[in-house]
Amino acid sequence: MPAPDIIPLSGWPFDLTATLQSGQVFHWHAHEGGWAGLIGATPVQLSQPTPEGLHCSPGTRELVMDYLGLDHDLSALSTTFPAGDQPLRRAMEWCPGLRIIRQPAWECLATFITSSLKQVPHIRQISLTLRQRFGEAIPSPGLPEQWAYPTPAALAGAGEIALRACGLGYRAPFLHRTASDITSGRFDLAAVASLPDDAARAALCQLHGVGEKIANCALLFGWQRLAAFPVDVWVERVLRELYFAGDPDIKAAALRHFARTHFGPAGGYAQQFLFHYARMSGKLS
DNA sequence: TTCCAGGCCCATG
DNA sequence: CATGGGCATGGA
Repeated sequence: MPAPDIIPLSGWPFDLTATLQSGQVFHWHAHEGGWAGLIGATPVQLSQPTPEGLHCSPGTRELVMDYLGLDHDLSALSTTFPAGDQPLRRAMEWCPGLRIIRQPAWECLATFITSSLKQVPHIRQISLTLRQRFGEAIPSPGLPEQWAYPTPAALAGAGEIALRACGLGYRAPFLHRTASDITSGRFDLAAVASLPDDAARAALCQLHGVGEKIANCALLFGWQRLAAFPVDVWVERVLRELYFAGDPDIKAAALRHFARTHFGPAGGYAQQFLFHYARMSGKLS
């Protein structure tokens, strides 16, 4: 195997494993002490032998740095967080090395459509099955075979029944209708990039199977809208416990309003720190 | 067996 | 506009 490219890290910490395991992407697998996966259709191996050094496949340096959000200036972004927010400070200190990954928009949107009311391991399984059955095989020398995420046309052509057979359950018609609407031109996915956050969210919510939460995940991870703040069951739990412990009857709508207005222009990052802390730290009840 | 999972749709009030 | 039931599937 050729020598990897090396990406030196300095300043704010970066944690490759935490970032790939923080519920943003679902197709990376452990391989020889590091990780193997695809960035779009490019096979990549990643490892972080020391906190200061990230290794990637030869020739993928720029691609990897962009994908992993290594240009995000966390020390600057964190200054936009609410002053005196102790729960957020605690979550950030527990795992400061998270980054918001720059995902291909369709892959991200489609994956989160399949995520509703599912646990992370099952989202991974659904993603893998969809890729194997309907995605382009990507030759990956020295690696087990990998498949790109299927295009909208491939999923539209597959049909709802075939999608249901991938374990999608009631989400099968959601994914199929969305893929069909994009393939037919009834929905212009590329146009979302030029819309302001609120208009982009409203547009995405027109899609079948896309509500506020999934739209926010797609905006944050697929369109780099760092203010988007997805509220799932974990984030709702952490907000209730760490911000509203004295108000056990606070309604979900009030929590979502708090999330939208409290965390500021980099709220998506705040959300990711809180989500990871809630799931992985074991410090919530 | 029951409960829960990175929710959404749709019918009611 | 807010609320609640139903929903496919699989793991704990």
